[in-house]
Amino acid sequence: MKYAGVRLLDLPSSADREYTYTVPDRAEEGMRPGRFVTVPFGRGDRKATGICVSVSDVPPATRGLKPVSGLLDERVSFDAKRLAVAEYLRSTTLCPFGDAVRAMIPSAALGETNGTIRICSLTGRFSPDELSALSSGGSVRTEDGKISIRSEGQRAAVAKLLAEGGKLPVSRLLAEGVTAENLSALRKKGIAEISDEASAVVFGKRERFIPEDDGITLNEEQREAIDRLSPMLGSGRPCGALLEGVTGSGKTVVMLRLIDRCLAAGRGVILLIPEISLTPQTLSIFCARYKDRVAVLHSGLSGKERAAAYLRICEGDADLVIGTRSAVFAPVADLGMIIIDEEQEHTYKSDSSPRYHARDVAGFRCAKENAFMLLASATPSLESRYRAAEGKIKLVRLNGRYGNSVLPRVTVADMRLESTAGNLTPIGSLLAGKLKETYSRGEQSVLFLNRRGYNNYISCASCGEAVGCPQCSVSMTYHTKGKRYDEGFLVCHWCGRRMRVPEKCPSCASPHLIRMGYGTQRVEEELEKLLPGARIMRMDTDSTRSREAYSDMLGRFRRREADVLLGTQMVTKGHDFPGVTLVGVLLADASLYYDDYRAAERTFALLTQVIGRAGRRDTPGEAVIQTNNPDHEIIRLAGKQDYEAMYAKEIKLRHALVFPPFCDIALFTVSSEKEKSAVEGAAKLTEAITAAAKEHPGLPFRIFGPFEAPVYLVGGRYRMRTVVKCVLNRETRAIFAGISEAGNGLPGDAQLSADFNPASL
DNA sequence: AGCACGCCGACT
DNA sequence: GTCGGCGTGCTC
Repeated sequence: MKYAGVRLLDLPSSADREYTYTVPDRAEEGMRPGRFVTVPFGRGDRKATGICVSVSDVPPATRGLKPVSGLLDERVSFDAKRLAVAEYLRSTTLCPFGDAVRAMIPSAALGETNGTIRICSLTGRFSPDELSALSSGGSVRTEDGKISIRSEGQRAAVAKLLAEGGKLPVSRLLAEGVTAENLSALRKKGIAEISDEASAVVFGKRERFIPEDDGITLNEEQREAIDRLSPMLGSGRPCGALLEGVTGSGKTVVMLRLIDRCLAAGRGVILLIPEISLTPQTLSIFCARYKDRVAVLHSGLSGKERAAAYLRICEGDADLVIGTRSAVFAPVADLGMIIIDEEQEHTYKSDSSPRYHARDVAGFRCAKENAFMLLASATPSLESRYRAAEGKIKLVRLNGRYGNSVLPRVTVADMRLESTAGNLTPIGSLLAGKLKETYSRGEQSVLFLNRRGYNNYISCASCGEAVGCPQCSVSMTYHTKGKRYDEGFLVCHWCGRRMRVPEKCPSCASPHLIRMGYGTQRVEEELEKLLPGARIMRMDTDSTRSREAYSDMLGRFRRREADVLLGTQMVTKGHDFPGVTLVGVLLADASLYYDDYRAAERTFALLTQVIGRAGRRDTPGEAVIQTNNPDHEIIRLAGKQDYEAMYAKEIKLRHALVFPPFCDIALFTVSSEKEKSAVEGAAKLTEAITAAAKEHPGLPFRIFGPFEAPVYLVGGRYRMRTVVKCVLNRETRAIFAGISEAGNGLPGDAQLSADFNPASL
């Protein structure tokens, strides 16, 4: 008789250990570490999915073992390296083993979701209140008129979806008497969406890649970069490099050549990009060159599509994987290189369990597989740039702009001179003038404002309080509906809650509520006044709900179907708009005063990126940075696009104040619906950490807190934090693991979560 | 996390 | 007298 050690996929850390099962004869041949299995678990012997981690002939001491009930698709089994990655994730993020495995494989690839089950879900376009009104015969006003539901089947579907948290398998709705016609009607009205069937996948045989001439002539700098990087690629040893180069310096070409070489040598490549929807152009370049050997992995795929792409990689049919964060786990067989583009982007850090950073995972995988890790960016993270300075990874720079284009001419506009008391002007006179000129010349402009909505918040003239979200401790933002400025509503950007503007101040009952500040909606209105007749395109999460809407807008702007593109962060990412000669930044200092040690670095990166949008070809571009703080050095340096000076200044500061990369940060959060439990739990936790620090006087620990999280209340839960500056290694992680385990005994319903080197503080 | 067992209140 | 609330404790 054989025995299998199994880790289950859906267990909380309190039950997360290896369970031993007997292996029935029919399963003996297929059982090996890395094989996915189904097993009976718990009193009710409910069916659970797990992964075998060990096989043995020796009967364990435990009696009453249950038998493994089934083996899952052999093609998706983990090899030893992938099991090691799962263990790496578990031990470095303190997540349950099963969470680590789940992050590495699409659940549809385990055959867990029946291929015929499609999911119907609410779109989020309407608030729960509006939806329940609709389902009980009422009507709701939208941008394009009034909508209501007459059919009983449609109403039943909305009511069921509401009751079940917004998502249901289509089959359940059909079983309840809702017809397919009902659902497609709801889709048309924008109330529900139905996940799509996957397109068929044809498996082919992979042949060695023979690079074709793409007709691109490299400049000397690019040739030299490739000459310095390629030896690392073929070295057969783990190694890494940082490719630093401003927008338009030709990083993509260098990447293409390195990918050519890696594929030609018969080894696979993973290319990580920050957010797939943000770079449709980049994507098309790669798909055109590498065609059907490319697998694209991103959040917009349906379960089936994701599983199909995953299987193509498992079977070696695709050997170039392009994708967002989780693509770092792609099962590429002989991995030769992982490229992380825009490596400083915080989207590479996962914000739910397991809280890993794709860059760290890439480092681990490259070390295991003797592969080459290439980090690329115009504005590298201080951490990576410091590693290069220390010589741990190689630094390669591209300085020149591609072709003949030059950096834009940058002017910093002092907004303090523009705004008379209380009367904020979103667009100052200098920028207004340049916008008019640009428009009259028939050229395009991009405006960046990192704030959506119409007015920033609603404030009471009597007591000064801003109207806040009842579930979260932040003020709510005023959004308009269509073109009706006075018919807006309040939105919480943290939990999504929508509500009508109250008649009276919630805290003092005064009726004098004033709209303050401005966001993209308000600026859109200003622009219409400033440039009568101009075609203005607003791009933010409110106007680009779907992926299609997003790439559609980008395409239209590129084709010059609009004169001004106004938007949030999304307008700053690497799109090439040849017609743009003017870039404006409103509120450049807005992100400078977050109480996060990375605020300066982030602001610099953001400004540099957006300035880079202007004048990429032979037309010289121009940028206007509006700020209330024109003397701030970060803004000055961003204007000069001087990354190295910013790095030198910031790294000195980090060193002096002891911040990463000179230490690691462990962030512990205790949350509870009851304020008392959160506060007491956090105190208890902090005590435990303090005691552990005393027990290990040799390890550097600096403990801060507990204090309230910057947004104390989110979704009805109070959140207390403790921050520990330390050096993360096997020993300190083990200490934290012990504390987390003890953290299961926190008072009431308090929950403890740990985040190592969080994306923001 | 599920799921069963268990020990107290409002219904046919 | 039963149905059912969710507290507590375990899962090979």
